[in-house]
Amino acid sequence: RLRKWQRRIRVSNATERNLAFALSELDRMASALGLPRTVRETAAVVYRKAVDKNLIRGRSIEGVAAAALYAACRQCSVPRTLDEIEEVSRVSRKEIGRTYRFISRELALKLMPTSPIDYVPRFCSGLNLKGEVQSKSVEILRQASEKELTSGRGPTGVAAAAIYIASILCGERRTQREVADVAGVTEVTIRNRYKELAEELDIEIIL
Amino acid sequence: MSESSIKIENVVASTKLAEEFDLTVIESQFEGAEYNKQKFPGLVYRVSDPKAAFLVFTSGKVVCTGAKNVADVHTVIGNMARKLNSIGIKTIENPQITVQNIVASADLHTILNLNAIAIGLGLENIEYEPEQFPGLVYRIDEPKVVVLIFSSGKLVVTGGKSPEDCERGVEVVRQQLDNMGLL
DNA sequence: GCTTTAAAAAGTAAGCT
DNA sequence: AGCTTACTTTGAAAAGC
Repeated sequence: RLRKWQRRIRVSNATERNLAFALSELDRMASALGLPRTVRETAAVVYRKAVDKNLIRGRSIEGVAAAALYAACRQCSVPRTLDEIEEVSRVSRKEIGRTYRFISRELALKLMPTSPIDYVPRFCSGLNLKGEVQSKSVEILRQASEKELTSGRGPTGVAAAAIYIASILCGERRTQREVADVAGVTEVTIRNRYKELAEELDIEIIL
Repeated sequence: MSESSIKIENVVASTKLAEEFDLTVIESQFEGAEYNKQKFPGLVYRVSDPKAAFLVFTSGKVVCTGAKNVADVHTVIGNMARKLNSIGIKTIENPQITVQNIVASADLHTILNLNAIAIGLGLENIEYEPEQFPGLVYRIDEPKVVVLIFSSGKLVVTGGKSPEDCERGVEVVRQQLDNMGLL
């Protein structure tokens, strides 16, 4: 009856209002992170799928939006760390990680863990390092992976160490502090990783 | 066959020692007992002969954690009951003790490729986020345990109710990795 | 979901000398 | 650059918010 229709309209309004809010949140966060349109669109698709599967129940729109963006960055091979997503969202890293695990499982995203290689372009441009250094970094990371030097280590730390080494080998040296700052890790981590890489891959670093 | 040994690191058990407890009295009589009702409803008490920690509740129920084996759990709970008796608190005679969880460690003695294992076991069956934690999380249905797999080959098994659950969990992992040629 | 307990694994982090 | 302490993850129970 008329009442039923009013209710549907009300629900519909609320649903549309929530979706609009979620999409604006995705846009706001994506802009803050300087992400390309394709990633925002991917995140929107993930969010809509989550809505269609009623995965929002018991969860905040902000949390699901942040998790969707985190997932989208990984799907597009331009990963952001949970810390970076947390900085532009108003949800805790713990909540984002928990929601990501949930939607990742429910939507069967089947994402491989983030590869250190995917961080190379962004970190290198942040350090004004050219393509040659990027190529060298990727080469080092491929060897590192083959020699089992990346399992269990933080992808950003390994990527940072490879870039640090590559910058020196290419005569474009960046300090551990500079690399650490763009990668969001400590100098200690870069030191630990680069010593291991240099030793196991027989790379001589002349400082 | 000695390489399949696991080391039990922690045993958690629960029991009921009385119908009710006045935690304020216990706190004043037991050296080192901590009790802040607003912080946590249970009284915390640590013992050292076999090392363990107790959480004592007003309902008379008790949680014992930190013991290194199942036998120690019974020993420390028995000691706890005698300690309570010594300050004039009556306790239930043969309390039913339930082991709720056992944490154990093991070693496969091989460096592991966690990415390969993630694919081999199936991305939908595992959780592996090296950005967050270095171990790969693998949940097994039978026995119902959770195994943390590290690139060093070391394992942590938890969630089991008996040492056998933990041992079987390790064997399941060893066999699956072996079948996939990842050992 | 949180609070509190204990313990291992390995990586990363922070504070201090 | 070390060393120490501490936090990340997993599991379970307890009583109450």
